[in-house]
Amino acid sequence: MDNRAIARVLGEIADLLEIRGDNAFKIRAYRSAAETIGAWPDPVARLDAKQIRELPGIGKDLAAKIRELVETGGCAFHAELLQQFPATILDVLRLQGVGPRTVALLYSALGVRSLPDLEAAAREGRLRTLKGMGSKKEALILKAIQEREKDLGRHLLADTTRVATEVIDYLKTHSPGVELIPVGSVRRGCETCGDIDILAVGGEAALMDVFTAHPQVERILGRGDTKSSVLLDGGYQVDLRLVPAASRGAGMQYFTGSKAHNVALRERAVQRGYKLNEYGLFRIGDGEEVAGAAEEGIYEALALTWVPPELREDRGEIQAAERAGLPRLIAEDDIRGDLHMHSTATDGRDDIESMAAAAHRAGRSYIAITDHSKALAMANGLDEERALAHAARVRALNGRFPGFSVLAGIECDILEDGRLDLADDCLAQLDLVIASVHSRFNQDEAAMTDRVLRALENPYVDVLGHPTGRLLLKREPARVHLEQVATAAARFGVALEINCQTDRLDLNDACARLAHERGARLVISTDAHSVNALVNMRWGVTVARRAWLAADAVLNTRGVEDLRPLLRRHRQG
DNA sequence: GCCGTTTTCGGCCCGACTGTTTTCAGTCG
Repeated sequence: MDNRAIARVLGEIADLLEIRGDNAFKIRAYRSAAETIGAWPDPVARLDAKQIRELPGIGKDLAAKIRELVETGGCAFHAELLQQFPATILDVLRLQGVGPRTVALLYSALGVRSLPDLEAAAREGRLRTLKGMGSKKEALILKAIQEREKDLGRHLLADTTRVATEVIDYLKTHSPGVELIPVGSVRRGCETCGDIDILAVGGEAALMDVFTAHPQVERILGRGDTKSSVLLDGGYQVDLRLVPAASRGAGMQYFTGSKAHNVALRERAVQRGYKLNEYGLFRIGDGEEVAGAAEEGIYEALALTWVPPELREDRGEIQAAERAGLPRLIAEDDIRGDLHMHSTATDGRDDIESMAAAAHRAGRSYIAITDHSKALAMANGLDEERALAHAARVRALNGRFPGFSVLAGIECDILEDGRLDLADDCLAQLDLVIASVHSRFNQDEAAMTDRVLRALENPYVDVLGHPTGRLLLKREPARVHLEQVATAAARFGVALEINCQTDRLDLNDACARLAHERGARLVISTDAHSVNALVNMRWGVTVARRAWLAADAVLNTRGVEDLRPLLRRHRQG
């Protein structure tokens, strides 16, 4: 049983206890243990009970349950809770705006056991008969169900990439010698993916037996000699396709997509007297193969430079490739520093020294510690006095690691009216200020845009953090007029953030590209709340690549001495 | 549930918003 599976069971116990109305702190203990284990870098299954107890927030009882999970694959307490409530009720709990009290009420009063039950009850107007519910709440729940359906089956890029890697590793173990390549939306780096496409080059049809026998297969959707599809635990659909070695490049090109890019490319092939499919590029007439073994050869034969997968969306990349005008895209190696992270001073899990040491080990040459400001009370946000005392401790880390600098910053809340949460004379004494919206996401576009623009006017704001506030598969972006914001940011010299949290990726690719075109500078920041989250830099870089950005469009590709004069607070005039 | 102790119980981040009420419960972050 891997860490993620253990974490899922502990999380479900927490959810079920919450529906049952159990002690809130007990629930928190389960949830915190789930988070700890879900993020733990080494397999907890290898630890004995005593070692498990040394993990933070895990004591005698939880350690015993974890051992039970590892040894038996199940947990009696979890099973007992599932006797009281059906597992499908957890889907209801995960709806936006529906919490444990509502779930308990729906279950006891209306016998709602699943999402379909709830939808039927809402459509029949039965919800409004319950205490504390009215027609608005009923409509809200129906909307939440619809929004959920829209996202059903989609997963975050970080999750699909992990599953794709796991499946590929499994196939390699059982069929060494076959080349396996992730293609489709995973290869293009799309922020969410509906399925996982894997290309097997030069394998035998027997590989499909190995594939469909994967231990986590929940259902086989299709089984053929060159194409099979399965549904894995957790709702991941995986497609495996076989092509002969001679068609390696054509297969990669065809299955990477996107559909729109491929349509445009095939049209171009036809115009030039060729036919393009997953087996190769062929001359119309004599059918002779012109290219197919390598992707580069196909693009070259069509008089194009090779197009990086992240750009294959038919958003102008073919025209640019025709004139050899594609940008040299930023890569993770270009990143020198990380300008957004939290510590135990507010809602981070690791202290400032651990964060600095880990970033140094990861090869960064500088970081900024940017804890929350006081408006975020639930995160123990800093007031002016604490912010400055914290800054002094942060700065004291300079000199501790060779060739490594630590900036003292803050992630300051943008209040409802656009004022900042901390006084100017405090912000002036810091090295870097990120301004972010964390509340009142539902303002209309005029109010939200004015709010952000007003914040940008503050002379001490260097970066606008997660500019739209969206949460992938969960919360729509705030209604902010991004073009106006980008234009103002360019004028004031404020950088816009590409936030690397796997469920944020905010700005997204299209917005980051627009911001760059409007002259705004960008930063790519992890917003790490723990040492483990520092690796998320790669996802932000993927977004930047999909936004057509070269390294020089991103401030934190510069060394710290070159960065400082580019921060808004140090700009002349 | 965990944790830490002035060692075995008592504390464990809480404010804002929404929809429902007419003083509050539930949800979210």
